[in-house]
Amino acid sequence: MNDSYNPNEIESRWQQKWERDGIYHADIDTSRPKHYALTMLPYPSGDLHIGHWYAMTPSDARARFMRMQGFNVMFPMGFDAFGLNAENAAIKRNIHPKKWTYENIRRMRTQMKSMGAMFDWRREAVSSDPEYYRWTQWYFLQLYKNGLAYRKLAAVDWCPKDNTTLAREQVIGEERVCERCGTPTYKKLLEQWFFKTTDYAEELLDFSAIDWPERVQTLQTNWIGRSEGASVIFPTESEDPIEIFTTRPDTLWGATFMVLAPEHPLVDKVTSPEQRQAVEAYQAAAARQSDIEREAVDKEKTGVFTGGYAINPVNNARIPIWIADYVLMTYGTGAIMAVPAHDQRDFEFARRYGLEIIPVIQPKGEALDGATMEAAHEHEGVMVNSGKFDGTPATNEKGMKNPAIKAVTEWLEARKIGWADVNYRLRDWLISRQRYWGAPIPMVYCDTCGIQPVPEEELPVLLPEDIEWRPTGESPLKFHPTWSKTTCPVCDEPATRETDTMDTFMCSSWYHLRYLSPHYDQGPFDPAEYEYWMPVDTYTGGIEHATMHLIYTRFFHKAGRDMDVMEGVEPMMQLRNQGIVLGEDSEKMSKSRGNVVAPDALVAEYGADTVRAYLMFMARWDQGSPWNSFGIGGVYRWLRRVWDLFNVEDRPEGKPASEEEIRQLRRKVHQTLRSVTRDFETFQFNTIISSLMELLNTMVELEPAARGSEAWEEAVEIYLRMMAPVTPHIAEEMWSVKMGKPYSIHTQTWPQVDEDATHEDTIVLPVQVNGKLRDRIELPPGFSDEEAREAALASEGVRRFLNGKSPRKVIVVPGKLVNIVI
RNA sequence: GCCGAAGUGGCGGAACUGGCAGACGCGCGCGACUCAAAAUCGCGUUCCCUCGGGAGUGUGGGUUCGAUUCCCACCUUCGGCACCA
Repeated sequence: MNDSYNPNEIESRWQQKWERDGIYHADIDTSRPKHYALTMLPYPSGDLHIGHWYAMTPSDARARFMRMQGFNVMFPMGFDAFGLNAENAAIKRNIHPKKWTYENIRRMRTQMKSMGAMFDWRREAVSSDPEYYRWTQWYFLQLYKNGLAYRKLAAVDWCPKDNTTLAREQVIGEERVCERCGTPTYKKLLEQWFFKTTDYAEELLDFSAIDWPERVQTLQTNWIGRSEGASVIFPTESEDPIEIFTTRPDTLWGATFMVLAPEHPLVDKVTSPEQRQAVEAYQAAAARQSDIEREAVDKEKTGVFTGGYAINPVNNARIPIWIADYVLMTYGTGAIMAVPAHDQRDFEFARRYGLEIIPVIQPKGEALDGATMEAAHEHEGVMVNSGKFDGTPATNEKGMKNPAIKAVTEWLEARKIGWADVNYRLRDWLISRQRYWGAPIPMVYCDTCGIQPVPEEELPVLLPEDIEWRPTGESPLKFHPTWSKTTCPVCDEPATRETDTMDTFMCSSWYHLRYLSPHYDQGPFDPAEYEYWMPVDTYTGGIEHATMHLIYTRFFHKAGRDMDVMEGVEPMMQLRNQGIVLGEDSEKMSKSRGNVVAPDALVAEYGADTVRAYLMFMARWDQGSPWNSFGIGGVYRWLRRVWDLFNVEDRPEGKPASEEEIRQLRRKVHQTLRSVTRDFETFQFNTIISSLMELLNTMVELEPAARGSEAWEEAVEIYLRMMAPVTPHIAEEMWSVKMGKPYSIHTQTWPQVDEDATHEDTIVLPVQVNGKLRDRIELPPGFSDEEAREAALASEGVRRFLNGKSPRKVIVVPGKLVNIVI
């Protein structure tokens, strides 16, 4: 019989059977090594996107490979279900965020099941379920009790018309207007909750315990942005001194003015009555800009004099205090000493406003003059105009390795006007959101007892469902008539609930722990499950999460460890990132562009196996690529050729295979097995598919002779096992139905490479003349360098170029090639 | 602007440690099968050319017997920039 490949029938049949038999259930089994394979959970935005398939199906193939390698593999899935989109849908379509979210989850769960992935759905966790966010809130309380959560003023983008906070994506264009109503937005200060991520900055810089891509380590290191220097106190003519951080304390004598961020709390105090109007106008203008605009180096520097003065503590010079938007409140102390001679931004600012420029680091053989210099001198030299430090060499080294910095810092410490310090670009994590669809922050405000945590036994603080969406977009929690009214847990008098909810990054910082025991109610996770499964062995997900999510979750784990809730240095041992699938037009896929590729239609047309294999084949996984709808037919053809080749039973026997042909078949099979195994280990999914295609081509060629032989039987068995992680359905069908092998192929072990079979009979060695390929010579395996040299010189291609003369040099790369220089 | 990554045939991509550039697939061309078409199968396919060869991995330079791979400068595209997740 010769039936044709019908993926839809095969796939739904096997998916049902696998689910019935629970073959992907991951349970504690101490007799086998465990492998926790985790892939980033999706946000339930509506339909499953081809990007989800691109992220998840190769991760699934990798998890299946590990399972065949003998590991007890857990591969869970869930939903990061709180977030802004649900609220946007609520406002736009008048649908409750909860309803919208859970409808999307139901649809996406069904779509995900069509992938044929080995998800253990018993472990599904949904972050917006009360049984989940109860523990998100519990974690908040632990962080609070351990001094890692605190409140302070922070700026948000604010729409005055809608009376609401806006996300960055809701602030549109250079005019920075509200996406809903077009009103110009501005930065507004609100009292908000923070986690002290900076307490862990130093430890987060240490990647020695984990196998994460160099690229992610670099991104995180730069994001944390450690710099060494000194903090210095500048007295002012008003009461309060100004604290600054500088990486160049050796240039203190050149500080000719100070600059505060426009929103710095001291601005008000130092501003003179004459300057007040100008200062306030500038503050308002700065509040209209984003930090990215303000940081831009090529932007023209602007600022306003406050009318106030500070005293340079090293030489008692009276220096003016300015405000300027290039100083950010979120970096350092929000104030700088300006040394125009040695900092380019300060230099440009000083030139523009006619401020004094005093060189204090003199480069070798050059005399800088503040009046005529054209750019700041930011490099090495010798200290000048710096009192007793004149003549101290300043090198290009950073921190205390620089003798000038070291000498000055020690002197500052002795005089108690400054101290050696380390500053980080990393900021504390702002977790307050003025939104409805998130986990409520479990805190209570009492007029008598102040800020009080909700007692743990009262968790979860449930979101009210009877909410009203005002057309303006104000947070429904704040305006709910009764929800925020409660009693103080200490004095039992009337009190008010915190109406802000938590950043959804908080939910996704510990979801890998909720998968361990999603319904456990004695804690965030069952300790026995933690003991067996943690840490995560392989974490896969998008490179776009390199800095935020992947720093938050590391912070969360380390903080949990210090609270004795979790164990170990890191939560995820190995990280691998996939790139992004763009639309066919090379633009980011989005509904508004109309370039979204729907996997459902592709699955209906080609089957899940083809879609899975094509996504692995079409690009380097870590690179991503624009979607290309033309190539998928080639992968479908591959699977059909496999089907036809392995499935034909009544093909006439040809002449029996020669020994040479058998050797050739086994060589190709085991060479392929070697490279496919290596590629699975290193996440090179695209070459797994092309290797399998190549092997198929060889097998098609040898089939008429080899069919019926032991080697052919071996080839087919190995082939199907190599395919199983990539295309689980067709592999199962061929294995347990067509070949009658024991169900299931997915519980089989990975085949072993027969190294002897991989050896070549003869070696073809390229021969170059002056680095250009001129000939190829054939040599027996194990040939010596001398043999290679002789054979190369004797070859036709070389003799033509040599013309009887002797070569200048002969380079023999053992086993690789011969290059003759003439 | 800052941080990070990537640029290879008509297209997606391959090339393991500095050693045969273009594996595998798409597309295209020719042929077989067919009344015909589709499907399938076979052969060919980097460009130029005087058929001996020459050029060629974003651009320009450098190191080397030899560079897609290492170094310097530049250009373009993509990801992130802290309230999208």
